[in-house]
Amino acid sequence: MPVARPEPQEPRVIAHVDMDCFYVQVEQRRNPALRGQPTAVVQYNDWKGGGLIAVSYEARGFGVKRSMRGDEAKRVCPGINLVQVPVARGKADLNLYRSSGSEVVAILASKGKCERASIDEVYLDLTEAAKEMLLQAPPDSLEEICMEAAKSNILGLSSDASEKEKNVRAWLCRSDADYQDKLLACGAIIVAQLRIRVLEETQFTCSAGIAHNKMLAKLVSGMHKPAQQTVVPLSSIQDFLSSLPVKKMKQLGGKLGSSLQYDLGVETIGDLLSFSEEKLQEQYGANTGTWLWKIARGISGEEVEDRLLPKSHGCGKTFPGPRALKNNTSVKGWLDQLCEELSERIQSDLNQNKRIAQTLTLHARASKKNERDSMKKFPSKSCPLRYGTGKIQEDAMKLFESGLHDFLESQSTGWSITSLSVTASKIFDIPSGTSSILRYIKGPNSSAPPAISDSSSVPEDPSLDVTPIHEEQCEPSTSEKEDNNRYSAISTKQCPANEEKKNSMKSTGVKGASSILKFLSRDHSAHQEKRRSDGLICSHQGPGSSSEANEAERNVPAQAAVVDRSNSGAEPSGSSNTWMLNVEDIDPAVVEELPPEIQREIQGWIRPSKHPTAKRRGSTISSYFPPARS
DNA sequence: ACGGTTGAAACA
DNA sequence: TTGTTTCAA
Repeated sequence: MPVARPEPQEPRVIAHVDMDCFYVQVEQRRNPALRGQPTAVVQYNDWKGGGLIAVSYEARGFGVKRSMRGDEAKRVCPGINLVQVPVARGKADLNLYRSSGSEVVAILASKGKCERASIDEVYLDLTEAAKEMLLQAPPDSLEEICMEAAKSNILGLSSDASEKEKNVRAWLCRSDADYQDKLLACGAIIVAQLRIRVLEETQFTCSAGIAHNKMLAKLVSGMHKPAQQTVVPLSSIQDFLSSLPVKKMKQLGGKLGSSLQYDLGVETIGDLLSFSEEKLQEQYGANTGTWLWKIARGISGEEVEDRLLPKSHGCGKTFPGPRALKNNTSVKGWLDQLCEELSERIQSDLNQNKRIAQTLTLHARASKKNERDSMKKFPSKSCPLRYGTGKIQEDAMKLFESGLHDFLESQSTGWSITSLSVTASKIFDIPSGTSSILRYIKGPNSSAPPAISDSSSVPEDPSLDVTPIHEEQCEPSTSEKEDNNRYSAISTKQCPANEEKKNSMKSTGVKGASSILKFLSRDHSAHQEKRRSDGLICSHQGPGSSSEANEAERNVPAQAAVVDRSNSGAEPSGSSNTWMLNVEDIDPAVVEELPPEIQREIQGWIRPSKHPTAKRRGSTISSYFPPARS
């Protein structure tokens, strides 16, 4: 439930930016004929015309609502354009909207701390930018305020029809205002400029709220839509909140809000003021009680997080009614589809953002037939995430079977699955330059050329369990053939082997980066066709950050990865090499023969895994690399 | 036995 | 920690 955060004593300038019926705008940009038309985006349309997930303002004028069916929307608004969400692998594919959202984030992140709150919303902390403006170019000269800023809605400002814009200008440059309101005025101007940039560069309109905290900014961002912004001056807060229905407040739209109404008779946020903090704590616990007490007073200490990317990736699908899945085969089929998409998405995240996900989770909804109606829920299950589509599919199926086992409690006749989803979470940045093994591979000279060359070099071993990953930016999927070509491009020429410890490897034919990675991995003869996309990895770093004392025990990723960024300065984008190795595939016997420094690093990658591990081959260096013939 | 598909977060 | 639950859009 909600938790109160300590309130920063410094006044902040926070904005919440919300795209107007975003999916519709994305489709309108793709097909400009839809502009200005009543339009809605639906996903699927077999059943009752599909479900609406976004509705244009024109269509809203006809009474079309989200949560209507396509058929119903057509009845209410016969002229409506219904655009379908793209379908891939039998499921709705939202990647187009994700990437469109990223375009917006990239622009909005330019003026201060930026938090991606959802696919189409961000929070901005503009405090510094606003202070700067107040010092350098305060908005006290009337005409320099841009048109868009002058169209702001100022909460509590008398909105005399024709005089409105003039009043707003006056408010924005008031010289007798509170310092805090002056900051807000600067924030409003900055946000107006940002919104214009978004429109110019993406063709998307958005609305925004500007206030002293996230809660207030969020509350008003949608107050005047579309394509408008709203400011909450200090003096307007109490009046605004006092009449605000509790359900409008974020976090109070559900059960907690209902409880406030039915148990305490609280209809508006103002009504909350008559309850002491102690009383609220008694009702809802210390955390939620304090939170309620504070929000009633417009206090919210939540910080804007500096995060432009999502914290997890999920793929799911529901199988309603007659479409429910009733046997293992159909579950496997759908799970494979979901895992394919998930794999693609985390691979993109790795290549584009140098991030690696550590946990795979499976969720399902199921009903048991025949059994006396057990309301029991299908348990979610998770395990360390291994890169590679095949591995993810394999693991997801195991998680499903485990969940099903628990769900059925060993006695059952029939079951049916009404929803499936797989999620990749615990995503961490891959740090650069910290890997001793990379230095080892590349030699002491850090400016040495990368150990991976272009496709002109001869494939060393098609079954190699090493995957240098290159992906064009924004290229969501690549064909199998392309992959094969790309992944074979590993050079063995580059490793300067000038240290004594390397001699044993040298003498057994281990010369280059790919060889060392191969060298680390066991079982590289198996699963030839699957291994292609399996990962290699080198280098460590888990969540806890390196300064933690007992970091090796926890906080260690199931997968370690290393990015060789040595050539990323020269290449404009996405060209750095990412190598991955499933940690469980590292052969301990081989590790023993490496220098202690490297051994320590590799130990840091390893953590207990729930996965059944393939049987270890009794292995030595020479069993992998027979002495080079000459 | 459905607005579906995502996502974040707190809690046990 | 994993798994559950709530909330939101």
